[in-house]
Amino acid sequence: MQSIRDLKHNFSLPPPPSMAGAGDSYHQGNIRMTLEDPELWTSFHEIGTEMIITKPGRRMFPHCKISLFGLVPYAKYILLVDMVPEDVLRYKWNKDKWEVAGKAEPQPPYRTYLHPDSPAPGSHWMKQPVSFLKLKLTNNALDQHGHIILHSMHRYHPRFHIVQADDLYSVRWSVFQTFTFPETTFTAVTAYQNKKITKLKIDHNPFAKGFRDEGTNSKRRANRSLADPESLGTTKKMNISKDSEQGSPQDIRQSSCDGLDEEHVASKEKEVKGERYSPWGGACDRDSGTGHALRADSPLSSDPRDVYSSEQLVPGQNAYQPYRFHEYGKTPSPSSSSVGSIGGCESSGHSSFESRVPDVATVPDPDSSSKPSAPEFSHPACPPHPSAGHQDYTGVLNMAIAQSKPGIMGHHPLYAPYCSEQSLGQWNGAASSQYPPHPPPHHHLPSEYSTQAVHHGYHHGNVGDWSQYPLFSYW
DNA sequence: TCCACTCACACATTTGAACAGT
DNA sequence: AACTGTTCAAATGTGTGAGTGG
Repeated sequence: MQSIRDLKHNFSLPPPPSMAGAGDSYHQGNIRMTLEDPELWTSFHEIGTEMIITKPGRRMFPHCKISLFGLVPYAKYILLVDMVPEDVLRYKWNKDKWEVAGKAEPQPPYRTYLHPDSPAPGSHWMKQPVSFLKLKLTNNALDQHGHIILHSMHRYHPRFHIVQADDLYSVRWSVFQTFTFPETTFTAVTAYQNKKITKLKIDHNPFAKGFRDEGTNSKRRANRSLADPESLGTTKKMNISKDSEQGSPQDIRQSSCDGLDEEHVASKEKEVKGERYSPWGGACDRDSGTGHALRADSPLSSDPRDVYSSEQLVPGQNAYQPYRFHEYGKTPSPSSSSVGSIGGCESSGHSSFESRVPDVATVPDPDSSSKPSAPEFSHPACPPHPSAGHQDYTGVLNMAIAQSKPGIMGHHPLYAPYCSEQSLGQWNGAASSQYPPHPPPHHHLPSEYSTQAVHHGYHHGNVGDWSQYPLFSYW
């Protein structure tokens, strides 16, 4: 791992600030992001990270945890994460290695996870590492908990988006920056394939501690065989119910503190590539209390990871077309702070983007009865591949705010999350020219990765390469 | 037959309510 | 009444491997 200082040599930062005022595009360009626990991620990556996805949703391990630098302390930012297909392939585990099993399945409903602290001032994000502990992955396309939906046996990598915006509705008119970390690439699986990964997880994940002691499992098996089928069914229902409730009060408490650790200062920076496409997709329901997931639908045909690099002014008003979000129009005008503060951004005028109606939906939030519910709104997403502008991309950004901060969602109507947006066109948020289809994960030995990194233009390190991307640049 | 997937399980950890003390 | 600290039950998250179904 490289130290921050070391990285400065091969990491080109934007021109130094010229004492520009808060919120100007200049500051945007100074944002830096580093991945926490890089060693852990790397150790997984070298083996071929696998992330379990289950119907009720499963947390990631290692967790997504990042540190931010260069934010305007008093400007508000929103932090989001989404999962981008690594390629257009489906894999299978065969004889201790991953092999291509065919073409990828159509993209599931696209969702983005909104950090529960959002929006928060830059000082808040910078004072400690930001953890996405509550982010959950699911393979249930009908999931109503706002978890990020993925296909099993497919490869993904998380993208982190930092958006300067006073509230969730200003996001559309804000410039955002996207960061990805090569070592966070993983294969979504419903059951672990690589035993090395299993071992690593058990060794590092506190919740898996119970499995460190060999021999305990046989006992469970025996017990299970005695289980009454009926009672089993009942239990399951309970579990599902629980899952839907998880998250709340504690989530709030934890959200701000997740990731706060002393190693923060010493965290190594890792280079990442800045991606050049808009992440926006769908709406999200809240994540069991802590997170807010954005869900978007993406064009099936879009190729993951197409990029464009210019900072753009986010277009605006049409995004507010009332569709199902009846009162959405009552929200503050798009001309609010965000837009103005990000002046200087020029629209790169990419393909026309059919604006989707914002959808707001609420995911039942059992534990936050007194809190603002979790609205889920959707809005146009950017096509993964700008250069493929001939295509009309439509997308939905469904954002569910579980325990949104006061003032964020308080005045918005809520309704059930999964409705028609499911059928809306989706974009997979990652079209890609930047990354050609990868060989199976396990072929990603460090050396190969380096090659790839060079080839695709991002450095292998711990510092997020920066780039500025407008939200919904294709409108 | 293969294999992706589901499910309930036991255990460790985390959370939050209840209570006592100041 | 308000705050702080402690205790403990409940909730949560975890990988396992048998079972299921395509």
